[in-house]
Amino acid sequence: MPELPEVETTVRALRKKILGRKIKGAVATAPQLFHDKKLFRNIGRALRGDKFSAIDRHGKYLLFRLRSGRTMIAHMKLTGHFLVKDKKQKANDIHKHVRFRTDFADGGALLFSDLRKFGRCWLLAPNEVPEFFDDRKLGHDALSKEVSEVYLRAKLRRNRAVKSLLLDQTVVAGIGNIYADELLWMAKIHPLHKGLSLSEHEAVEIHKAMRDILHRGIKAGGTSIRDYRKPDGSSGYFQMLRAVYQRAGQPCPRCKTPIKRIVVAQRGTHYCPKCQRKN
DNA sequence: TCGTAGACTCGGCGTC
DNA sequence: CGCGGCCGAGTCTACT
Repeated sequence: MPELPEVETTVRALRKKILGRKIKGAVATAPQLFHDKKLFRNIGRALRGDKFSAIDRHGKYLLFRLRSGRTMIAHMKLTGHFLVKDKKQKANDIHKHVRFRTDFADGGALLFSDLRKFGRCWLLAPNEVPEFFDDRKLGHDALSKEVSEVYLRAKLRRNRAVKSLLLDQTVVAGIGNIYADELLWMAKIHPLHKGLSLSEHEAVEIHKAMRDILHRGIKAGGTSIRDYRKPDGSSGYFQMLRAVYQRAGQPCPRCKTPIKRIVVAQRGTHYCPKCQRKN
């Protein structure tokens, strides 16, 4: 289910568990996981003998740095998640939708489970990484220091619904449907408010709410509605803190007005019609 | 009025 | 039917 907090939670857990372990082999079972069909068949040979030396994140992308200098980039899309299995467990014991596994020489493994098979992986040479993100025009990470109040306001100055802008990964990278709704509720901004007509004060509120809600999501270990799990199999608990997402008809935590559901940018959108006034 | 960029809409992608 | 993500194709519209 990954948005920025779930990806960050995953990255932090994986750093503790898989860095420095020697890779014995790898197998992919969903051809669409790798765009490159040759790589799909040869991923075992490609990774054998290598080690993960660092794990980074940009928006919703994970970057697995390899000692060989290459980078394996992964995107979990809607239902993907990484799990680390120890040598005693069988893969099927911890998940039945494993599409890709990297086996370590010590008997453990890194598993990528993805019910809907929307996830994607790329294995890139060092010089290919910058162009990978340039091609996608990916914006700065939502929590990076580059995304200041002034910068965010400038990026939101367009004639589009602010929610649609927040979901646009070229504006700022990492925000998805849950955290967009939650941060707009926190900032008291209507999801259909045009970016162009945001006041300076409103832009500052959005910036503050964005950082606050993403940090809270990380602190909670992510949101575990449906099938998102942390790499140890446990659940995050941000769903306990949700104010509006998928709470249509339930009372707004601030004013008790029933939460409304509309569709913005083809995505279910939840807001308080009293707290979040339209322009 | 024309051309263009940007915005919007829809369908698709596997699965439960 | 819905869904946390995102892409491509096609269409519309607003501006210069």
